[in-house]
Amino acid sequence: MNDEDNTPARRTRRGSGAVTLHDVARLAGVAPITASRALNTPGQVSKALLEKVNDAVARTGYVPNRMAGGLASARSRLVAALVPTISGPVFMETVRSLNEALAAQGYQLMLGQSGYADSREDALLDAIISRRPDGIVLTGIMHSPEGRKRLLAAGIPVVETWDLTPTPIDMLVGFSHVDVGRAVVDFLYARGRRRLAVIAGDDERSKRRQQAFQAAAHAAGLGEVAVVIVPAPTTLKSGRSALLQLLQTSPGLDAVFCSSDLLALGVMTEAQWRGIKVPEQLAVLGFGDLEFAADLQPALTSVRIDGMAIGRQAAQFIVDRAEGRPVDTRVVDVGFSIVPRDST
Amino acid sequence: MNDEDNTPARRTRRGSGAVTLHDVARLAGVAPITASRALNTPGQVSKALLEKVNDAVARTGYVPNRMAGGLASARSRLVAALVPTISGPVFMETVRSLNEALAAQGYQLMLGQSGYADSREDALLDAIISRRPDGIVLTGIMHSPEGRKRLLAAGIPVVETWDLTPTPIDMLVGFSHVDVGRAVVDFLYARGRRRLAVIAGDDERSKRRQQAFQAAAHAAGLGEVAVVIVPAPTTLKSGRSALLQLLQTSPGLDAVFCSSDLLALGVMTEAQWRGIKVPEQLAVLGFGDLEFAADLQPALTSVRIDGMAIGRQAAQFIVDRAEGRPVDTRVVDVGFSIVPRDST
DNA sequence: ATGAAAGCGCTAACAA
DNA sequence: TTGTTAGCGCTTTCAT
Repeated sequence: MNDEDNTPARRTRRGSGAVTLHDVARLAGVAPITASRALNTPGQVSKALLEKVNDAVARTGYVPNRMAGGLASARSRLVAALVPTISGPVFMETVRSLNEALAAQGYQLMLGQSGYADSREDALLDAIISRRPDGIVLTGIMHSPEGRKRLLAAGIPVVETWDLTPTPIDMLVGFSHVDVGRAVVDFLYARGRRRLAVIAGDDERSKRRQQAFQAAAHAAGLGEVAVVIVPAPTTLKSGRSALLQLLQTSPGLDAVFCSSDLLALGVMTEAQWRGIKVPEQLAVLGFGDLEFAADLQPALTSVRIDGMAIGRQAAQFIVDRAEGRPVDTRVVDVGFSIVPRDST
Repeated sequence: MNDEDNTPARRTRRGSGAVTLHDVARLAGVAPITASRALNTPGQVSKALLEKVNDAVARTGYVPNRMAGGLASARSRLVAALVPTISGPVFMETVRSLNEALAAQGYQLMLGQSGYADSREDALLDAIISRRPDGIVLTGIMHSPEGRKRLLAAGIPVVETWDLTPTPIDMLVGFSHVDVGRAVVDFLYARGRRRLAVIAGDDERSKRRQQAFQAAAHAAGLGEVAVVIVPAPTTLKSGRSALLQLLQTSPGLDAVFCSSDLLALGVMTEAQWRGIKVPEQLAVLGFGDLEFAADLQPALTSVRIDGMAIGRQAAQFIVDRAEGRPVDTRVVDVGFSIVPRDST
């Protein structure tokens, strides 16, 4: 019966039971907002106060509730990344460096798997938008008009990656797959290869490289380019069987461009098994330059993409935007390089 | 001045500007809570009302704000996964199936990278706890007392995975690394191998397998087991150089157990390069049974872990707990199997 | 440098 | 079946 207990039928709604900023503030003998400032903008607060609050935090084991903070400030410090498949090695470097760069600046990464096929993508987008992330990183370009519309409507900064397009939704960091296809033809041509083949995953970017490859080979006056399309995600196994298929349909090949290093490893494995000498009889070129490429026997020539740089730049874009820093550029082309090794 | 607007100094605080449940409710001509029910528990509202609300949602493009929902309901529908490294292939299957199982039930996955070394882990834990996830999945066991304390204090359901321990924090789904080490010795012994070696990553679980392997070999009356420890994460390259080292220090080996398939591929690559016949002269056994293992030449014998089952079970544990379903078990041993192939 | 008031967008608790 | 009220835990705005 201490005081003012004439409240009418008190509604109780106990929260999570966790320590709140209120508890910390009470223990420190200050107002909640002051405790908040001590934690978020320590420069604005007197030294003595800072100490009291930090002490109270340590004693209570307080961990802020960022759902509440995000709701109040309209800044979630959450970033979403959409990848075609979580277990594929290709984008993992990007996701890792993205995560590291974000974590270092107090942002948390959410992962969404879109699948190589664009089914169900709308539901995934809604699930992500409903968290109000401060940014969304797409591996690849968003093509579906519905998806673009939803992203635009949500007003969330978007970074498309691993590709270039003249019509990005917002920001873009990638490279030209068409240029890759061309460059690989040049590379092989310069090394005397004339009977070229491609093994490509059936995802959109691989096919773009493959088509550019064919066009460039044609332009160079080379004969028909043999093509095998394999389902994405690509595997060692599909590399093996694709080579088999090529050997049957187009004997006399002297070079194969594979749309992934795993595919290339499959080709090399099958070639070796059949007694086909790499590179003497057959040059093999991969894509992605995964860590193992350099250490294969023979070492695999591969198209190197700096996936870490892509992740870092994407993080930079989003954090800059979230912190309200002015942006000079919205598009970064990280390029690519062909790392020549023994397989060609 | 102008008129009798005696509202006391209206404080304005415009939100994100996005469509809110209020807007939807107003458009549908109902109370906000009713719109909320139409969306979350459609079974509780009349058919006509449901239609009106859905219509309003479609017309406004409303996407719920789950930060607000989570704050109000103390259920974030967010799950955090901690992995030692994002680009490692081993846990990716688990993360993928975890994500798929969670997404199917309306939960979102957050990723955190703990690193194989336990530095900075506390900060990461706080970052995660501050989001108030409905569950935390650890790949591996949480050993640091400080980490255990924080997790316990947070009161968030925890699933430790990929290992067994008599003292789990909460829930557990894994298998015995000690049993793996023993089983591999039995397997090799039964195939007539007597001069055994191990190549192990320097992470805790690999070392546990390696030690059990050594102990079992000793118990079986085999001579000294040659051991090479390589830094985690393991690579093809370290497999190659580890074999080199073994050949120099312990010639006459007839079997190598590698703590990852990538390591095993490195061993096979180096062996082939040096003209050592696998399996005739040297049996090679991997761990993880990654997709490529079966398609190598020779096909790689490997310890198969059902990483997808681990992810699914972890998701099940957490969702059951979040939905308040009774839990019968807290520990699941998914076991393992040795898949015999040509390399042994 | 510190505090009071208000409200972010939603749902639990209590009516009717 | 639908509505009213009161917060969830934090930060913005405004005042001192």
